[in-house]
Amino acid sequence: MSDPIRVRILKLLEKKRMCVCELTAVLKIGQSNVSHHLKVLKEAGLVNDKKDGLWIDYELSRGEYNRYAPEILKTISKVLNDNPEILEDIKMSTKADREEICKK
Amino acid sequence: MSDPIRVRILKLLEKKRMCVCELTAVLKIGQSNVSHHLKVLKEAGLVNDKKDGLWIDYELSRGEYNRYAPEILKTISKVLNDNPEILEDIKMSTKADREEICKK
DNA sequence: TTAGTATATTAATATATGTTGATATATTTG
DNA sequence: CAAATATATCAACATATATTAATATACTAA
Repeated sequence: MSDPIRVRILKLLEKKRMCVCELTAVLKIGQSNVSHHLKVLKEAGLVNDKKDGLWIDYELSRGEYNRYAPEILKTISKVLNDNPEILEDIKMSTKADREEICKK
Repeated sequence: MSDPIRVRILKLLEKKRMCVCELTAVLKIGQSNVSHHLKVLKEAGLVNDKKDGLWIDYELSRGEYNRYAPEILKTISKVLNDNPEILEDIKMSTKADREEICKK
């Protein structure tokens, strides 16, 4: 949570679960970088992953591995909701169609 | 908030306002290190300082400079309350008498 | 004013963290 | 099985951050 990209990821996952290639497209950073931040968030018990065929969806955790996760995520949800960058990310993510984005 | 020492400081300030030399004694780290972390917390709008003669007391902010501070600090207050290191810090801080600690 | 104390600042260094590009591992489809 | 796609991992590098010791500043009291 101490990294801006991780905050952006959490704010996106608030809206819906997303796979790595969707996040890569929305955040406009390298895929390995996205994977790295997702790993950090997963190790912190703030997100879970879930296989869906070739895709791996990430979603907010409900505290299975970190008892403080619900409290922390609730705070995240109350914060930055009028931040331009966050708003832009969310706009992008609602437009973005996984079928189109992912697949070269 | 992404640093363990800063979390320890916030948990201590939850209980009472403290000056730099008290914090230095309780945390058992160098005074310049304490000052540095307090500066980070102050710039983040999570703590305020207040002169008391030669001492400078630090206390939790009430959101004067960061509108999210109350929300964030509320979360901090709900977290780590049974953590051994935090408990030990608080024990030390209640024992510690400023008049004794500070002054060589 | 001088001496002593508390705190902040600085510069040097050490350590941790983020980023990138290349490669490896799965999974699906033909 | 081979080809294509999604994701993870790794190594190299860049950048940021924490730590320490030394020094500067500010306040207090004699």
